[in-house]
Amino acid sequence: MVELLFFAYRDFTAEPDAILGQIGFGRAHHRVLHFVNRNPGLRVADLLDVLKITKQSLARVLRQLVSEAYVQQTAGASDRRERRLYVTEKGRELAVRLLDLQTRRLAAALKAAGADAERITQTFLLAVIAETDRAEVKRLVSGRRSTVANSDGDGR
Amino acid sequence: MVELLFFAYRDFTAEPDAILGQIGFGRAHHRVLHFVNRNPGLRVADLLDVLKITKQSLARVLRQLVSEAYVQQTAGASDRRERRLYVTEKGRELAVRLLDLQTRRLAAALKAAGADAERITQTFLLAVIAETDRAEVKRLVSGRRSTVANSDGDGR
DNA sequence: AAGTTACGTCAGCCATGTTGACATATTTGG
DNA sequence: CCAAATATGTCAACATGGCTGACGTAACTT
Repeated sequence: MVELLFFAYRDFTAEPDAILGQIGFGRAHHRVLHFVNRNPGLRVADLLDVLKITKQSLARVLRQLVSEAYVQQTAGASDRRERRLYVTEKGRELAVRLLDLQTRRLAAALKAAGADAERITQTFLLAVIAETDRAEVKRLVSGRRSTVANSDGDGR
Repeated sequence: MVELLFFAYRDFTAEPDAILGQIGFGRAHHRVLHFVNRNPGLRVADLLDVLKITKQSLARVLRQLVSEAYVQQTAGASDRRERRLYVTEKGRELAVRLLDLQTRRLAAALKAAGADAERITQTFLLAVIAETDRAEVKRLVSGRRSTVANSDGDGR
């Protein structure tokens, strides 16, 4: 089981990695693009929370994503220190393309695993996640939510 | 689902990573130690196959594992060019300790996901793995097998 | 004896993580 | 209103673990 998870994760990321490589990006760019795409108006601090990396690491990839026009920043409406992040059309296209590959793979695997596979696998994966993060993840995943999703709210 | 897999994998590796960090090792060492522990007598070439990294990358971590006496090498019985790899007692202890953390986490998650969760999750994960690798993975996981497991056979 | 195989190694590059220190703009609280 | 806290950016330096290319040696095979 331990090994299965290792191999599964490796192959789960392989196709996107290959595409990203062609345009000079890596997995780190993918993660940022993905979460910004899924949660428009995300702030830098939110992203740091989600990815659990340092702002210096994030800055490096974010700078590239912005300078190559995959991601766009605008100052927060109610707090102008914030940089709310949004994907551009170009960014959305890439995000969707990569997400599609992964979604298809997972969908096929769920199909192979039978009728209740989706519910069961979801429960399983959520239970693998550290307890302290589960609430946050639930919000992030199912909600497209509050703290972050509404571009004009004050968040926090 | 895509996100769940990301977070699950991150947390799945977090505890081992923390322990490894304390002794100056990283995830790469873990992977090598793990597969050698599970498949005693593994050859370097087998490991390259499984991990899909270059021999230079492998050499770096393997050298450390050997020099710090976690892994031991002996020339192959029927082909003395081969280096058959085995964990030492020290290596086994570390491998077991790390494996235990991960196994417990997965076991708890399976329990949370219900009765058939194990079978279903296994099927799911296997289906996520690239078709071309599935046979290899199956051998590796369930077998503790032929090509590799018997320390005196000629393999291949 | 020649070629192939299994493995090791040197050298250097790249991506992505880290820490620590400091700058700047903006908001907030006393 | 000013001082402190906050959100973000940035410079510098470093570690890990991938990569390529080139070359060496021992052992097996033909």
